[in-house]
Order: sequence, then C-alpha cells, then structure tokens
Amino acid sequence: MTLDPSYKTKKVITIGIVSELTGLSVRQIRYYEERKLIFPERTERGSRKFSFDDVERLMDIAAKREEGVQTHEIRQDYMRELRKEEYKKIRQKMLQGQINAQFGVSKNR
Amino acid sequence: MTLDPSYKTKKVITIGIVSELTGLSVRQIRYYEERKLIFPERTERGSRKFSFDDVERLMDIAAKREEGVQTHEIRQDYMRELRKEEYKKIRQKMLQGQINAQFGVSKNR
DNA sequence: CGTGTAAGGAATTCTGACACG
DNA sequence: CGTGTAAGGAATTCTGACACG
Repeated sequence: MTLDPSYKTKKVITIGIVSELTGLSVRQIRYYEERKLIFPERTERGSRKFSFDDVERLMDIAAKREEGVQTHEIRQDYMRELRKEEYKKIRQKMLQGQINAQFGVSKNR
Repeated sequence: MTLDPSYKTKKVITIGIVSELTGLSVRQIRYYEERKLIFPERTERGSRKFSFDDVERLMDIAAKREEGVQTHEIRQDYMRELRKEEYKKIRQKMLQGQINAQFGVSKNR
C-alpha cells in the first residue's frame, strides 16, 4: 500500500509549463478541462495548477486524440476505469470483512 | 538503487507557488539563490523554475535561518554534506574495484 | 467538435536600487 | 546581512467570443 508520494498528485504546475511538458497548446489544455478530462486546481486569483499526474494524463489524452478518439469517448473510457477501480476496492473490503468475521467468530466461541 | 522518481527533481514550479509552499517571501527565495543556496532553472524568458527538492531544501533553509544561522554558514554546511556524499561514492567504487579484482584473479587462475 | 486567434484586463515575474540596520 | 518596497517593463494567465469546419 504505497502512500501517495504526493509529488505526483500535488497541484503546483502552471499551464505554461504543462504546455511545454506535454507539447499541447494552452488552448487545448483549457479545452480538455472544459470537457472534464482533467481537473486542475486554482490559485487564489484563478490561475490553474496541475500535478505531474495531470501531465501524464494529458500525454495519454494527446495520444488518444491523435488516434482520432473524441474527448467525450476519452472521458467515458476514463470513468469506466474509475468504476472498475471502485469495484476492486469494494470487493477488497467485502473480502476483508469476511475474513474479520471469521476471526471474530472463532475467537468468541 | 532508486532511479530518480524525477518528480522530485524536475524543475517545474514557479516562484509564487514555491512562496506559498514554503511560507517564504519571493524576495527571500531570490536572495537565497543569490547566495547560492539553491539553483533554480529558468524558462526561456528568464522565470525561475523550482523542483520539489528545492522546496524541501528551502524549508530546511528557513528552519536554519530561524535559528539564526547565516546564509554563508548554511552554504558551507551544505557543501560539506555534498563532499561526504562524494567520498562515500568513491569509497564504494574502490571497494567494488577490489571485489572485481578478486573475482578476476580467482577466475583466471 | 476541436483549436486558433485577437481583445482587454489582472496578476506574475524580473532586475537594479534604495532603505534599514 | 537579510529583507521590504516602489519602479518600469515584459510575459503570463484568464474569460468570452468569433472563425473555420
């Protein structure tokens, strides 16, 4: 269970540098946010801040866009992935619950 | 041997955000660069870019400054640390050389 | 749909300098 | 020595809109 290295998820990179890092135009990056493909945070006065995770995701998006995949498809695929992750976690929890129950019963008998 | 996670050393953070992250004023950060305590990179037009490593180092510097340590002392201590690291690496290499020599000899006999 | 661009304003960053101490 | 500040300029970022397609 890796605790977030935090460097990867902390939102600290401005859009200009993200543009350099990804090769995308700032216009494209803003548009992908509008289409809810990425979720930068904002500084007090409204400037976008991105994480390295966002940068990687943008490179992923760029690759898909080059294949002609539309933004709404990219978003749907992404949400499906998230769902799968959720199920995994839930299954994991239920299993853990059963294990705990087993132990609980055998201990209290 | 951990290969640089690169998130930690990549220079992508602007001075304003570093200021928020560290609680230092941009004036202080610029001054510490002037005193050669940190070494940000520059964008094409000259804006400073820092890494998470730099941010951590700045928090370290801030702590020492609060203890009244002067910038030139902080720099000296830092260079001593770097020297020690160097020695370690060299010792390591020499040791490895001896080991290799041992193996070479025994194999060729 | 996805991206470029000009528009106008606000905030950022830069450097060199003066101030205080 | 270490840090604040006002100064002037350049570059960044933001939003909403028009353009093309």
